Amino acid sequence: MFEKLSEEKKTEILETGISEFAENGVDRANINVIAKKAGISVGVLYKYYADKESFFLACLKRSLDVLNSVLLEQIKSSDKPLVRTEKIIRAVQKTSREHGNYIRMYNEITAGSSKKYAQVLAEKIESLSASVYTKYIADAKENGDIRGDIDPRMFAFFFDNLLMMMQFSYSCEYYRERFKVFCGEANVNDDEFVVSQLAKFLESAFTFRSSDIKHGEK
Amino acid sequence: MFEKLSEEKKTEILETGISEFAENGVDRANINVIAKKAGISVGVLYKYYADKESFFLACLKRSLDVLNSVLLEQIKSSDKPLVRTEKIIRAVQKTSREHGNYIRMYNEITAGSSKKYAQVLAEKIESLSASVYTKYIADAKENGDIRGDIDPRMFAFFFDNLLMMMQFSYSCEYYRERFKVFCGEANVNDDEFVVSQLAKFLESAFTFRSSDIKHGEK
Amino acid sequence: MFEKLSEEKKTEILETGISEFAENGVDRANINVIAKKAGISVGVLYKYYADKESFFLACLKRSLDVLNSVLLEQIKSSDKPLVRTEKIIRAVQKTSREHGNYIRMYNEITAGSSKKYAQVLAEKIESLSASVYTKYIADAKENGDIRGDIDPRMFAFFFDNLLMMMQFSYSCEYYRERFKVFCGEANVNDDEFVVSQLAKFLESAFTFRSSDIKHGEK
Amino acid sequence: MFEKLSEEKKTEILETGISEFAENGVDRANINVIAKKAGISVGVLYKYYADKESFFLACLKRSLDVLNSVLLEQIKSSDKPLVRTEKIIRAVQKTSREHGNYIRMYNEITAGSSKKYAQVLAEKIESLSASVYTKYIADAKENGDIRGDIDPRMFAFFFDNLLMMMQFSYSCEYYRERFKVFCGEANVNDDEFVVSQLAKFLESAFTFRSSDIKHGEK
DNA sequence: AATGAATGAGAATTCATTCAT
DNA sequence: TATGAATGAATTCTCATTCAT
Repeated sequence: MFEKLSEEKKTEILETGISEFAENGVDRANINVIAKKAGISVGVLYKYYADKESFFLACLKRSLDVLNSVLLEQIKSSDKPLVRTEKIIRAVQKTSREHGNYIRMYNEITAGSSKKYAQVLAEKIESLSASVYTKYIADAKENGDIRGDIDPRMFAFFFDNLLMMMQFSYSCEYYRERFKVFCGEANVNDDEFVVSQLAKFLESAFTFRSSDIKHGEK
Repeated sequence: MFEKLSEEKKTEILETGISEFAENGVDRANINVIAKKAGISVGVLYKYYADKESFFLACLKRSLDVLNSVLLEQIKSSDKPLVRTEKIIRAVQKTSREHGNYIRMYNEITAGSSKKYAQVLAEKIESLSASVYTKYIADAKENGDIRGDIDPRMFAFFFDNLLMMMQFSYSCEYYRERFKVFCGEANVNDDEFVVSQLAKFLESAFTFRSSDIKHGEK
Repeated sequence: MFEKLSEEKKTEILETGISEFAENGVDRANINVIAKKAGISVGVLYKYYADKESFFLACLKRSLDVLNSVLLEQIKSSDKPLVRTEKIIRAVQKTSREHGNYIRMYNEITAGSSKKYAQVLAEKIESLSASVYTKYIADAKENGDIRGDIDPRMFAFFFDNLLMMMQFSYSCEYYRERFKVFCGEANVNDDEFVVSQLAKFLESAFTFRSSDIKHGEK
Repeated sequence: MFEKLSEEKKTEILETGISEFAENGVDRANINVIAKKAGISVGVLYKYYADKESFFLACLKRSLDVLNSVLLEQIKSSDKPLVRTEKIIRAVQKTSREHGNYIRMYNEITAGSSKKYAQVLAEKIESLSASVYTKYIADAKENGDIRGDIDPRMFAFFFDNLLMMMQFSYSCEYYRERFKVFCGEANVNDDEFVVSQLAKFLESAFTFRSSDIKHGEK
């Protein structure tokens, strides 16, 4: 009984925290305000979490858990590479819309004030997508689906970089404005256009033909 | 005389601010500490800048001016695309090492607490590279150097996304740790390897052949 | 049934309170922690005691009751003065070891934050030993066992002062360290040495001979 | 210039702190109240002292410095033992009246919440009187002025215990009430009576004659 | 009656900003 | 004009006390 109530309350508190942290950043978010918005007293918040920092980390964890579960859904897919790529991009767009706060939380830890946790968090957060993407690329390389002279880890990194930037570009104020500066507001709002362009970019990146090497350097 | 002294002092103050902001984030950086480290009184700082925020923006401006001047250097180059790409990547690596603070400053504004300025800043900051990269790609497209079925603005965006992520990955704690998780510490430290891999990725992305279209969707 | 259970529980609660108050002082002791350690809910504690203060006073009362019962044991003795003195000193040593917490509780009320109750408490607490010691000394004076030119109440006071300081010196951190500074750790730990020295001091104090008056000032 | 102003301010702040700490104890004293009473802002207080604890220790240090300087005055005296003893007792009475707060501060550290510093403080605070009194007694023992079968350190300890209790009995609420319970209000207020009685007690304690040993045990 | 979750006033501490010198 | 001491609002966190279950 207690557990159930507590669980719901916890979720509500966390969501409020996520919202405030995502909105204002860790330092500007105010614990008293969060408590008030969550409809609880500060005392309760401090019963669950030792201090602001732990509370922030708990909010972050929740955000990443949700984002990861979305990622894991994609992984199940057994589509062809290109189809899967497009699905992933669409999932990124969808997630950004539905879970913007989670992505903004994620963006928060990349800033200077979270330096302290960089290593621990990076390992916790990035390991999954790193291994998943790396494996996909290694497999595709073996199948001959993508060029053979590449390092799967590096290409997985570039791939995730592009996806991560898309997430931020859809969710975080600054990145979104930058997106507009580069692509124009119309394009930013045309999801399918973005999907097709990014799919092309990625497809090309992965499937360079040796016969095309003449276009390369030298 | 005052003006001259002031100019030097201003630079010193800004650099100190940049260092502190980059290290601790906007909110945790302490104006009194910055003044002390810069060897001036807070009074002087508040003579030049209305408040912490304006000072931060001044520091940011300086950071971006330096980063932009580095970018402009690259632009002059008249190398072939691939050569130029590699040069740009090397420049990114060099800049990240030499001007990590500027890049960390840049990263700061992507976080929640700077939301307020997102639009103004994005326009100021991103316009240059957006237009430069877009033009390059448009030109290359016309020359037939890169595939014809792409939107230059979108591809410029993806291109800059990758470069931006590289900058952060070399300069910002979290991104650097993520870089290691994806690629391993050895690769992270092997600059030339990274150059070659990213160059391949980009080269491929841009030079997809129409004969390969069968791999595409539909 | 409730009453019986309650009595035992009460004792346990009080002992837990005494332990915490003695350890941390009234203000730093935490009612919630005490309740938890006593295995009850704070609600129960507040059923018995109106507030922290009353609870502290109840703990204090219990401490003093125990200490007084020890004192009363001594009083029964019909030994000669010096023997009795030595017995009392040994009792002080024993009590300090066995009931350090009670003594530390006693010490607590001498500090500034208990000012409020000073008068009431002093009367409750000190009356017994004051009257007992005063009577002893008055009797001894009449018997000619101790010098005749003294005020029994004053000498009882000095006597109790010395015993009280010994109690604190054996039980309370600061006094114990002071004890070491004055006497050295070896002496502090040599109970019988302390007994003999203090007995000598007291014996002398009480049995000054009129023939020695020449050594006194006028 | 700065130093001078600061020194005065510091003294004022310390005196206010001493007054509040002596009155309410460390934990109940309120830093904001102290600042207000001292006519400064909390900011200034925290410029001088890292936290409440350091501020308390600074107040304590000042108290002890004053008390020690009073003690050192006594030491200079070259009177005969008994005369000196009486002078010391009168000094204790005077100090208690004039510097009650300092003595109450001293009393504060004997309570549970200062446990942490017990050892360091005891060594700093008690060493002086311990060595001074011990030397006096050792000298007097060699001169044959006091009985030969005693340990000078122990007797110095008992002597200081009595003086310390007198200080507290004149300055601290609880001890003062206890003083009254033992001796009656009239005696408590009759300084010369107390002097004469305590002098007698001490004189006796120190000058026990060997011819009286028959009163001793065994 | 008993519980212990919840409350929220209160206290310590920080730091952007001001202003007397 | 420059200084940096002083300000005090704001924020985090604690814990005695209450009260719904």
